[in-house]
Amino acid sequence: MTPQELAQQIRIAVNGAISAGILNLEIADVPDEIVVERPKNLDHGDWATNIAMQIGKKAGLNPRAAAEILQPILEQLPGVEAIEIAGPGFINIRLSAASQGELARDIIAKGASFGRGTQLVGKKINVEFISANPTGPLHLGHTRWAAVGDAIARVLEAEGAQTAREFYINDLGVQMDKFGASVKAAAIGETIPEDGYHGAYIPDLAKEIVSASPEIINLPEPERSDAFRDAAYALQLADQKRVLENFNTHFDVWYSERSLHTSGAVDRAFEKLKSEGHMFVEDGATWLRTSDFDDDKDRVLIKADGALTYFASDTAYYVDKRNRGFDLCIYLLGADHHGYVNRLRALASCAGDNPDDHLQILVGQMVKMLKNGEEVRLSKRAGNIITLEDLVDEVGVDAARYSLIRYPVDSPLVLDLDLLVSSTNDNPVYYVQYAHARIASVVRNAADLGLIPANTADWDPVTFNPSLLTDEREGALLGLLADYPRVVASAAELREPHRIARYVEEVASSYHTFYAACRVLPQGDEEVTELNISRLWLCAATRQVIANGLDLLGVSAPERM
RNA sequence: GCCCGCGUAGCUCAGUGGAUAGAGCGUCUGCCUCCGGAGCAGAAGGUCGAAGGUCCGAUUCCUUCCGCGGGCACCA
Repeated sequence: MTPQELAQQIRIAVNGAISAGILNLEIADVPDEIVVERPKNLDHGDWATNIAMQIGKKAGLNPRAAAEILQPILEQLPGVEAIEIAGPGFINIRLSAASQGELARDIIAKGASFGRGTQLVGKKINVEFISANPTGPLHLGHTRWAAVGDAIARVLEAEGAQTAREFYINDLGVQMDKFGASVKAAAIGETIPEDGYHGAYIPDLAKEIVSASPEIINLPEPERSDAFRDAAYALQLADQKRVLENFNTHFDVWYSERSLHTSGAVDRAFEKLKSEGHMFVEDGATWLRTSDFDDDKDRVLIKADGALTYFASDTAYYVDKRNRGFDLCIYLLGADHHGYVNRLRALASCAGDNPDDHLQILVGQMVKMLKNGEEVRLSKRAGNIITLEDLVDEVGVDAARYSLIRYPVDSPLVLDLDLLVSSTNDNPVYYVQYAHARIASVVRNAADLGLIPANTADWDPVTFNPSLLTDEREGALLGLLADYPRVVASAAELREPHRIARYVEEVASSYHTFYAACRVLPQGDEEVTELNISRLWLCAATRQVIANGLDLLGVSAPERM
């Protein structure tokens, strides 16, 4: 029995008590969501609900009295072994081993789909992240968004959403020109401009461009500068794509800022804004009256000299996303861009949307890196950046992704490179993966001994007897597994994939505890019992949940390590 | 000055109003002739930055203050 099923049963019981006049309440007074949670202390029971405390006041009862009214009704529920009232009015529920253990069968039947939900079915969601300038390698900060953004999309998909992962390429403007000028300078042996890019990759790019097309050197200006800029851009973008694919982060859409201008998207957006009545001209410039909607000041779209601002691109881009049919546009921004939040929301309003419905901006804090106990200062200009690729080379894709997803993005993250690199065993990802590999090994051994087929799809349900799983550690593990769908749902709702990581660590821990205490396979020439087989079902169910959880993080679940 | 985020064990961090505030690392003590010891069991370690407020109940929500980080362009 899952907590959702239990909550449903409780609702029926409460409504029944109201209809029967035992509780002096209206059906409408029952909360929309009945909370059924794992108590922190499992001595309290398998599940707990605070429903009595929620309805007590409205029913004119103290919470304990309300709980006492519900107790005999809940005790009659199928699969419920005991109901206890505790503390201020908690109702603690203990399930029978058989009822609780049924879950293992359910998990194995559902396989990879166990834990998936439906709260976002029919929703089309655009998840935009990283969106780095194509003027250099992706660095540590980008890496956090790469891991987290992809995991958010995975979690949304697990709840039924149709998503697009999107990378907005800032391929227009002075940064691109500076980048091109830097590469050109390196190619023709001039000093790179002070305000240019000074990373070691610049001369490499120059060399690659010149050797691919030597005649570029002899082009007249300004064609030569443009040619260097565009060639360097193409190489750098290709490099970013390659690195991200290696990082297990696949973008569905690479959206060029330039294309907004050539495709007419800007014009369409301006039409829209004009029709909504928020554009105006002043001092020779064209403005958007974002201050109508909580922005500090109005923003320029077209400068007095006729050039479009970056904000004009932002505006066109948002309107274009909505035109492409996305119900919700999620932006992942670094803390250094949090000043954009109000103006993005305001522009959504100017475009006639309610930003609370169609726009969500997640602001993530910075990543710091410690090396030898000292903070590594990151500067792309100085060229001492830690790149996404460096990190992956050092610790591998799984450990890198996991370490970055494990923490909520709204808190600053300090990664100790020495710890991550030198003693990778301390990384929790190995703890979780180890549990998975360990279970895989047990199941392999069981199959080798002829206890059970190698593939769980071939397991005969008759061989599973959940009523034998009476050890407290078995109960603890089963209860935790039952909680998985709820964890996925809340990770999706809150856009917080780190919850999956934390949960999966708990599962691994609970499994190791079970494993140390409960012998799964028969020893020596002991006879094979129903208990051996039933525990194998529990093992396989645990393996499935760990694999499903790791998959939502884009981390592999190895059969062997 | 204004705006956003953060402040929890020595360190790095969980904990979207509930019961005795948790985990990893580090320190200390036990546990492999048997399914993977990359593991398990246990000990020590806390004024949840401070003060008010709301609530049956606050680490969590609100206000003020202190500390840290980031941001406030007709730049991109």
